[in-house]
Amino acid sequence: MRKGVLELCILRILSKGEAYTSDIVAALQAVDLLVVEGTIYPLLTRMKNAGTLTYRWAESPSGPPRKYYVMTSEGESVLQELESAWNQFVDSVNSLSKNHQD
Amino acid sequence: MRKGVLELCILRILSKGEAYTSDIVAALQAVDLLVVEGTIYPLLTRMKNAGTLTYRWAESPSGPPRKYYVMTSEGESVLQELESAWNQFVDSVNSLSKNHQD
DNA sequence: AACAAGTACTTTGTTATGCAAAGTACCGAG
DNA sequence: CTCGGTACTTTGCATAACAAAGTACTTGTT
Repeated sequence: MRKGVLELCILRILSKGEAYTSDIVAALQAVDLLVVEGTIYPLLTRMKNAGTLTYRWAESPSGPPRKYYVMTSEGESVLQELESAWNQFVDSVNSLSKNHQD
Repeated sequence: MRKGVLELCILRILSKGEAYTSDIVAALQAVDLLVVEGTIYPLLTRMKNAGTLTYRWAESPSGPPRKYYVMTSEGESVLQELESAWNQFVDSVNSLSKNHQD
């Protein structure tokens, strides 16, 4: 039943353009989806290993360099799959609403 | 980010009337939310211990007696909370859709 | 030059959820 | 009385998300 919702969120964010971790966390927080570093860093690494996304190093105005993540073309098809899985899941749950049948 | 979606599903099903485990599993399967016994029995027990629901024993037409689960009044307020948490969660994820802002 | 502070990435351990699978128990049929 | 089916229970496992500590780079201060 597990569905990669967080993964979907990240891909949706990256579909608007590259971003580094703090950008992603900020975008999630902006819609009240609070996620902490300990969750997102390992997930980004997993997604990179899966070929869903890649990254480039970029200098920071102050501080250590950042990893800017970009979706790969493979990531785009993963995004499509997650989109439809998500929509179907939401429909399923909502179809259980009271007096939907009966 | 954890959300008790399965718990919400069960409460939605029970809000239509009492049911025993096989009824619940069947209702979930009917909307393509496949759940197995090993998942649902422990969850029902947890919910009973939490006071969200209770059960009564009832004879079976054939086989051992069944536990028919019923929502408690406490369960109804839990249902309300899960409903709004679910709706808010869906809205949050969907508000990340491409060109929603930007 | 050394050190403190801030930012960014990494790693490790814990908890909870859902799954798989084996186990226990009750009932009716032969 | 034992076999098959139904129902409930228990145990162990995999994984996701979280918490928290750790490493490292860069800038500013002394």
